[in-house]
Amino acid sequence: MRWTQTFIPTLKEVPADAEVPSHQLMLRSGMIRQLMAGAYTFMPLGYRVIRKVSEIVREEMDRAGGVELFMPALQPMDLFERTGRREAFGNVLFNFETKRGHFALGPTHEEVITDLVSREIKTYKQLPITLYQIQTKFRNEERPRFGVLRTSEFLMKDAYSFATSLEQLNVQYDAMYNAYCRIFERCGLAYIPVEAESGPIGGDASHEFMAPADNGEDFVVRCKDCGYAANQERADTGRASAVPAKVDGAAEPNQVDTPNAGSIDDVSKMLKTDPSTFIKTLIYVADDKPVAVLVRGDHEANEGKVRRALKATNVELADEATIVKVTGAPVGFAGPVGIQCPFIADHDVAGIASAITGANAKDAHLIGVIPGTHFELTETHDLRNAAADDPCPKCAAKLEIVHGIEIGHVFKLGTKYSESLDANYLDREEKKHPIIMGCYGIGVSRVVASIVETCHDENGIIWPMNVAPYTVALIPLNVKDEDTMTAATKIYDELTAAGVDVLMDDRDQRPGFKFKDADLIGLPVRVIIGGKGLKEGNAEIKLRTDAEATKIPIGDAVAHVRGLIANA
RNA sequence: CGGGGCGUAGCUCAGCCUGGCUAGAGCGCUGCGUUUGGGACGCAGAAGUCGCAUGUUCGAAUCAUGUCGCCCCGACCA
Repeated sequence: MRWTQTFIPTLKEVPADAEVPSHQLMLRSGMIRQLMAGAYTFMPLGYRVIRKVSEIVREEMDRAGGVELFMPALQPMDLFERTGRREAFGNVLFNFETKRGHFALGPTHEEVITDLVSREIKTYKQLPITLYQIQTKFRNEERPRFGVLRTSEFLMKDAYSFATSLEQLNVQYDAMYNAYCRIFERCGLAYIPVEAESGPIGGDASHEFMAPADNGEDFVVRCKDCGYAANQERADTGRASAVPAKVDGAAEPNQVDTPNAGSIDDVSKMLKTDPSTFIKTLIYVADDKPVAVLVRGDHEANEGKVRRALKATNVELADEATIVKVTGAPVGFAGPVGIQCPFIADHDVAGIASAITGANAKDAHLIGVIPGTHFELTETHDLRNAAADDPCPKCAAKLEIVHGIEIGHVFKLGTKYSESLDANYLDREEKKHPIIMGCYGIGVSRVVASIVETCHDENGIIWPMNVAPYTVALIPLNVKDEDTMTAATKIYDELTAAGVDVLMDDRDQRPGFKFKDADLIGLPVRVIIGGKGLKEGNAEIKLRTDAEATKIPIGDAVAHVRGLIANA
């Protein structure tokens, strides 16, 4: 492609609306333009990357036994009613009514594919099967952000597996998991597979693939020693239960006035103490019964862990009325001493020798509360989010926390959708069973943004070879010089004939201008033709990551470039 | 949906606090000429309902109220 024949509007200055690197660079390099919040046009350069990533995804899905199809984005609302996801999605689901009925724009396709399978799959002989598509998804994000990393409309590869047994499902799941690893590797994207909040089947039923990035919205907990990695929501800690001995003859706690200081922050400032000496008392409602959850003041309670510790099916933070009823005080002054409901405590609560807690009275806290002495403590649980330096649950080395962008998710669904949508098969004995499903997603547009987010320097993008919009930037220094253009065009034609994607910058601009743009759009190989080099009979060739170009005789330039590509 | 910020030329921004000439700069764009190894230079030019509405005022880009849009933090995110 010749630059003057395509449409790559680069920007010299950073647009004011863009904050994160991928957003800035994708705008500046002319890859994307915004239509409105959360909706972007992929410009020719950006769309080429989308296509390259999509093609890698297709190849690996096919290799893993997937079969591609294409489903409607326009879906009947009725399907979401039947699976109960109309309510689960809530406002995230774009939906609208017309004379013909009530429709949704697909946020994902479990409903549509399960409905399809319920009609077409009848016997165990048709299973197992894995179907996938690459399609636009619609989610009415409350707050789209970070350019193309989080949008209301985005491109996703979604795959669904159907099986007759957990063994079959596990084979399909592993095939997808391995395919995902290959996809991200081929895309040149660093990734961490992490254990994610598990689904209805439990165990290792869900993994997320995270691209480590400073601007990632997710937190990954990982162990550098043994490789354990999990989403912070999910991560266990290797801490042990510790029950403190009762202290005989301990002084009673002192009640102190803390007017209008209902948060740990306020109180710790007022009393000039560290939040780690506080016991945070959160009132939850677990299966309709109030229960207090105690964690150290500088820790965050984890709802999933609370649910599991209580063996409850549903856990949520209590409303204000419940809190007043249980503590006798407004929100912010709860404490374990004298509270009118059961409570459970995190392991680290036991380690506080003398704690500050709410006094269960308005504008008052207790100091000098000794766990196990001033309130009963016979067992402790893992109830909080893992934090840096916690012991690894597998090997006890220190955990670290890194930010990540979720780029893929594999999930053992079980029979949730097949049951609600009647997707069954008949076994050998003609007995009917719900089909066992898995689902597997990759955010294709988010993968593209993640690559930019992680592969750039101060001058621009640094494309990995396999996903670069073009592989070679061919720069004739002076398009008005006949010798230069003759030599450049020859190389352009030969590379193109060899199947190499070349972008020739044939704009009538000064060299410096073109070099800046070449760095910005970040093609992996740069070939410069003209000037002193051409007089010596050389082309100057360098990788985007090289500091200096190598002089190669013009006649060997094409072979040299092909060698660079082959060895990448 | 709560909190904060910003809307002035295609882009980046100044002017607004303290209302007053014909609304500015740099970059970009058009034409001509010179130039050609890291975002050139000269000359000439085009381009703005100052987001929108209402109000205050003799007079509003500037003050007030409302509204829309965008960005950031938080809540939310099968």
